[in-house]
Amino acid sequence: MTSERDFAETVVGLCKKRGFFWGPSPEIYGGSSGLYDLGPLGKLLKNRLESEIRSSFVRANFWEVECPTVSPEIVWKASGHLEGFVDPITRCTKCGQAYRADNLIEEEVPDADIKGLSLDRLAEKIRELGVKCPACKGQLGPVERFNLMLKTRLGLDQDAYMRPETATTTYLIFKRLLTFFRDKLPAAVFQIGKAYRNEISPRQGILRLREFTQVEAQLFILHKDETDWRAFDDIKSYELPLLPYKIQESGSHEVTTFRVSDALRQGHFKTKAYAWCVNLAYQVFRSMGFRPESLRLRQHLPTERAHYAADAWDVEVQTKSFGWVECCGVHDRGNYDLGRHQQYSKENLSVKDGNESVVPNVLEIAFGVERPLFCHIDNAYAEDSERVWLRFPPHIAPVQVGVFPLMGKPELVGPSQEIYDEVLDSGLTTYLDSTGSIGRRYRRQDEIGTPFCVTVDYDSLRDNTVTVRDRDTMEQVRISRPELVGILLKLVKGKATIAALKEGQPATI
RNA sequence: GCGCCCGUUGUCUAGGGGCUAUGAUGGAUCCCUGCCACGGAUCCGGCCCGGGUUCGAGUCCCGGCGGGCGCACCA
Repeated sequence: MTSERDFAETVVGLCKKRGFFWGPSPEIYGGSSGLYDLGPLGKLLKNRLESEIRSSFVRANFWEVECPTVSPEIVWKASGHLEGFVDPITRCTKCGQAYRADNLIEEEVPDADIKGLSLDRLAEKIRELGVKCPACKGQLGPVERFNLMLKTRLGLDQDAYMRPETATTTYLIFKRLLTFFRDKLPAAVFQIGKAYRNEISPRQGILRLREFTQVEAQLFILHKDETDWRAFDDIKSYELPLLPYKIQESGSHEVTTFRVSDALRQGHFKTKAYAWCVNLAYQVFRSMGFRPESLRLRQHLPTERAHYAADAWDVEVQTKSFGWVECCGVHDRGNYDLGRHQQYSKENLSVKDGNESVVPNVLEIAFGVERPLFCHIDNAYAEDSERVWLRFPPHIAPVQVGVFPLMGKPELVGPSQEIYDEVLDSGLTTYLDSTGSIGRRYRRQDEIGTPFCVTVDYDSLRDNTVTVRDRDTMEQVRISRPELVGILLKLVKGKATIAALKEGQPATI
């Protein structure tokens, strides 16, 4: 545990030092917890992750939309967030300790039936059952509501809230989407954008934020299509690392690799469409560059599920800082959301299913970007006796190529500048550095995870070649200038390796 | 929100009433340097914020903000 914490501190220290993230923000005013700034490298990394996420969903036939981050109060009344996205809090009148009223009652009187009680009824219940403050046995005060949404105002007098999830704002445009999809379901849409949660006590740095970037994909689907989902056939033989709730209940946390079709047959997933979504969530995380060994899919225990959810699986990433970190939820939201918005807006949000008019169901994949971002840095961290480096997969590394003259001599700096411009033009994120010793420059790039460094030396001037160095092995290979950009692009895409390029080349560089 | 501990250059850190706040690392400029933190010169940068005690406060006290751990919370 202590070593985990030390590790987290080391990683966070590196992140602050090198410009991945800073905070809590605003630092010069002392900071406000749960708010962080992304530095240049963190923003590059986040952009790379988002672009992988985006192309994964696009490949799965999802279409991207963007909605406002603030919506008027009525939306959140309809969605249930105003009522439901709250904690009923009560305080001890003597010692001031605050408690979740419902949890407290359940704890003290396990048989009490308090599901869905109003705040006043909860307070009544506390009196009735004689529940006292567990800390000092003092009298408990009235039950108050603590809403986790950030409130704001539109114009002079319209109450509004920052969205606590992007999903709801996607549902609000369902009619428009239906037209866009030519009145045919399934319709698959996703959104990447900011969401806000007024966490009571954010902890664990960038893992629990009050403002964060959410990715939420919605599959609008008819009930009959959930069990008969054609795309399932494309992925049925894929293997997934699963931790079903039944295994967890038996006290084990052992992951079993299942073929998707076997997991379905054995009842771990209820429908083909839901299984397909769980697989998609997993593949999105693979596309971000997480290794299979550090990923698992964990099913929620029935007791931890949200009340509306028929089933819930999470994608979790293993870290050295915080153990397994929940990064993504896959939810069957049924037709709760569309049904509520139909009711509150009086708009018809149903579709034709044969002769029937039905409100479609929604399957959702939801995650924040900052968690995978941190997990990636955590997973990438490596050190040995002589250096610290980040082993990012090349395609997500913030800076992809470093370009150096062997020494800061004009005859080497000039060509380096030309190469830098050329590599930059190819779309790769590139950094030119001609100061200090060559070793120091390599180490600087190692520490921010740059996978490849190009060095211009005196042989370069003679035979028009440069060396390319591999971050992880520190090995180098000599490449002819005309081939350089093409090879770098292949290296970054993982379609070539330094080791393979070295084969058949003379040992000297 | 509660309890315990903590807050010193960009990062890591010494110092717990007394002259100009310690060291490492880093960064900048220059010299050196024909491939992995070489060396030399010069320079840059810090006591979280606000009150109080004191002749004098990184240092002691109070409050705020922030962090760690535990509790609670994480729809």
